[in-house]
Amino acid sequence: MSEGGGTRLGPARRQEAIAEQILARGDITAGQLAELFQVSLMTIHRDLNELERQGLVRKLRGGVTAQPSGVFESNVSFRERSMRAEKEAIAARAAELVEPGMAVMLDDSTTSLALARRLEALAPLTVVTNFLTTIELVAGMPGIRLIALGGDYDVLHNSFLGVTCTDAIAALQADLCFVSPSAVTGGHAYHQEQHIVPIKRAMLGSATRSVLLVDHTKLTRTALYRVARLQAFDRVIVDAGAAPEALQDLDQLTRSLDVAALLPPEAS
Amino acid sequence: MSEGGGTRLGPARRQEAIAEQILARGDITAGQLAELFQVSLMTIHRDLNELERQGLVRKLRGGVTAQPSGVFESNVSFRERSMRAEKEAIAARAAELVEPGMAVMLDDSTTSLALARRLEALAPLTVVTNFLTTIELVAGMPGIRLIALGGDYDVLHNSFLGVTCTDAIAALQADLCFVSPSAVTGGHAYHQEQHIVPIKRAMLGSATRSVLLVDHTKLTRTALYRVARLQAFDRVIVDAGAAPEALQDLDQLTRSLDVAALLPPEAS
DNA sequence: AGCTTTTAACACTGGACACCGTGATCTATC
DNA sequence: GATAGATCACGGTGTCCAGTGTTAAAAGCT
Repeated sequence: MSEGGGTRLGPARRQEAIAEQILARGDITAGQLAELFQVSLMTIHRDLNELERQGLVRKLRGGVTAQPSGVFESNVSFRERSMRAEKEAIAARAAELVEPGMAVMLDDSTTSLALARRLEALAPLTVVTNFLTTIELVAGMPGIRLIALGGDYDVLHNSFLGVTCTDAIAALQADLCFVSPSAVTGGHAYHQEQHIVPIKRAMLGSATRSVLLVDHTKLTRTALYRVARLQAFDRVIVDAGAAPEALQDLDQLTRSLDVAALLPPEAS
Repeated sequence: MSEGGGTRLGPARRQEAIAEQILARGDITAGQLAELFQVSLMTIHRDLNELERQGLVRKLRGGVTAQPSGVFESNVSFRERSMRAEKEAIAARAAELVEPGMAVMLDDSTTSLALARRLEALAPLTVVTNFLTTIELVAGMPGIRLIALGGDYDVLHNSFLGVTCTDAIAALQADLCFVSPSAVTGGHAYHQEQHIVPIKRAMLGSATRSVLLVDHTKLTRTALYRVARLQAFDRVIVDAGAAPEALQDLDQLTRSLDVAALLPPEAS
């Protein structure tokens, strides 16, 4: 991947490319990067500060080095950007299950957020969620009744957790809930963080029908804590990027599998 | 208040002015408003849609009418602009009661919001509230643990209400709660909206000590629903703008009255 | 000290987005 | 069905801010 003389990138893409360079070469100097991307030294330094803040690289006088492996792959914000098309595809398919008048429950995942953006068109609707980002979004939607799930605020996820939250969920009953795990393996859904698990389980238990939203990269990953069996969900939606054999395996283990085709690339 | 030929306002201020007009006249047509504010019909319609979304007015073919009384006063953006100095004075005094380590509960009043702004300096703290504005504010404060009270979202107050909320409150116990009514008369605190009352009562019941925050304009007003006796609060804080005889009366009826002097005007 | 690398401060700019108007189309009401 | 009112769709315009560069000061290294 040669960058020299290429078109000028936005900051996000450039930082991604910088990270790749560092990952590939091990280390590099700020001056070399400035030359490579045709931007000023100052801009490179700002990019590196951002990457360091995200925990991806280490800055030291005279250059930067890569962090020990694995950190890059697990980084959230990068994954979020690259899986956008998949999430939109899944969200579009999920939206088809929602009918006006329903009460739907959404967890604190970015996939659910993508779904939330599409709900305004399906009003009247009741939306229940513990995700502050979704709450702020839906609060501005006319025709949508919003029930927020309170609880202990978690900065990392920007959502509300804990007993207060599970209690609130238990006191409700939604028609449909959408949950997204961080990994799916061997007939089970997993999540890497312990305190998220009870929330998703409670949602599962407080909805008449439940849907699991999974992008295909999660099929090849693992996470520590088991959330539930796939059979516990009435439906599983996965995007079409998954390997055929993975889809076959998945189909065996789910009550109803739904493969969402990628949407035509947006005009954006 | 004459608007004709005045300077062109931003959309927020114009909408506020439109709301005032409607409140004052009872009803009016879109065409009249367009003439009054020197903007196109389309813009007026957009403004009215927004006001309707906020629940302030009702649109019907041929014009708009005001909602039943009291609603306008409840509107957040309206409340926020009034009595700024008084609220700051009260909030400053209230902040003196908060000590690091405490769990404090705040209701969905702009006075409580003013208090919330001062809490970052008192970290570590636990803040409990059902007010979305406060939630968003406190979520960004390092060192403050935030517990959000969920419930049915209310556009008018930008807060969460209903059984879900009162249940959540009942399951907690704070050291200190701050509540602000919309009127205080004859030894009782009142609020003009029925569905707010159970929330404030629940907060009162779930805190070891409770404080009522009142700006002096509320002493001369009345509202329909009784919240609680003033004796039920451990302390009442009022700003110094009240009439001396009103303060004397109040002193008779409260366990502990606190008169907050107005602060020197801020540089902002 | 003398050099290089990094940070700080300030001004500029281009693109995004909010805001508004115009004309066409849709929809209630009589 | 006629008409006034409301909405839709599109394009223009101004504002705001993220992103960037430049210059100067600060901080490390040898």
